[in-house]
Amino acid sequence: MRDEAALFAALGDDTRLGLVARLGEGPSSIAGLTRGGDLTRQAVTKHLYVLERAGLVSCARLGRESLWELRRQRLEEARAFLDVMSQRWDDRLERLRVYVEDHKP
Amino acid sequence: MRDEAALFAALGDDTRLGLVARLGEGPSSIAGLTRGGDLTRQAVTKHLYVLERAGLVSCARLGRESLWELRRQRLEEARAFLDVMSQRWDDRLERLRVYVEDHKP
DNA sequence: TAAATACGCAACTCTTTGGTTGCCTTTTCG
DNA sequence: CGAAAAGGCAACCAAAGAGTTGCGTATTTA
Repeated sequence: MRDEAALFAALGDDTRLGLVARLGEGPSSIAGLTRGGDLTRQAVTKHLYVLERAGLVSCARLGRESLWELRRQRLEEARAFLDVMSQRWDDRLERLRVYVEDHKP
Repeated sequence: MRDEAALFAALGDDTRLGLVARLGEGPSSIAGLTRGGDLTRQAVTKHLYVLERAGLVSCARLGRESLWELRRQRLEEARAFLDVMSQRWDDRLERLRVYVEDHKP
């Protein structure tokens, strides 16, 4: 899977998007992220691993708990990709011209 | 599924991301999108429906072919979401301060 | 030291999903 | 008109994913 797709796939889940949002407030442990929600600790852990594989979060063990934090750089990369796609779509008239050109009889 | 998650989920697939990229160059028919790739027409169709449900593309029937095009607005929404997440993560020191504050003995 | 807390690992279930094949309708064009 | 091109619909399959339970290991803390 290409890099950006993995990134978006990691973000494309309610639970994980919620975790990203919570980690956006600051680092947290697994137990901390589990509290309040209606998920199992293991479910949360799995989602964190998915986010980690996508490069969106990182983990540091601190005593008996592991602190997870968001990696801002990766979010920027996703944003940059959307920028390119969006800009390419910028000039609608130009696109239309090209399209009509290509379909001339 | 919340709106943004569906958006990212739609983008979180190699094939679909490829389709988005190709549609970024301009509108295209299903047969056009199928040509060149190694996918079945039906596979392409299914992916287009996924993108459509996410609001990323729209379709207009033209004669015997259906022209699909990218919806720029939706890309912007995804980008805006990432902006918020990223900005929230902006001040690392402030976050650290809050975290230490919360964990005071 | 013993209980409680935080976490890792593994097996299992159930649903989603990416992809296929087969067949049928509509439109274009020689 | 008749063949070919574009596409819709439905059934089917294999793999991935989300979530759970159960059990074992470290680390605090009373």
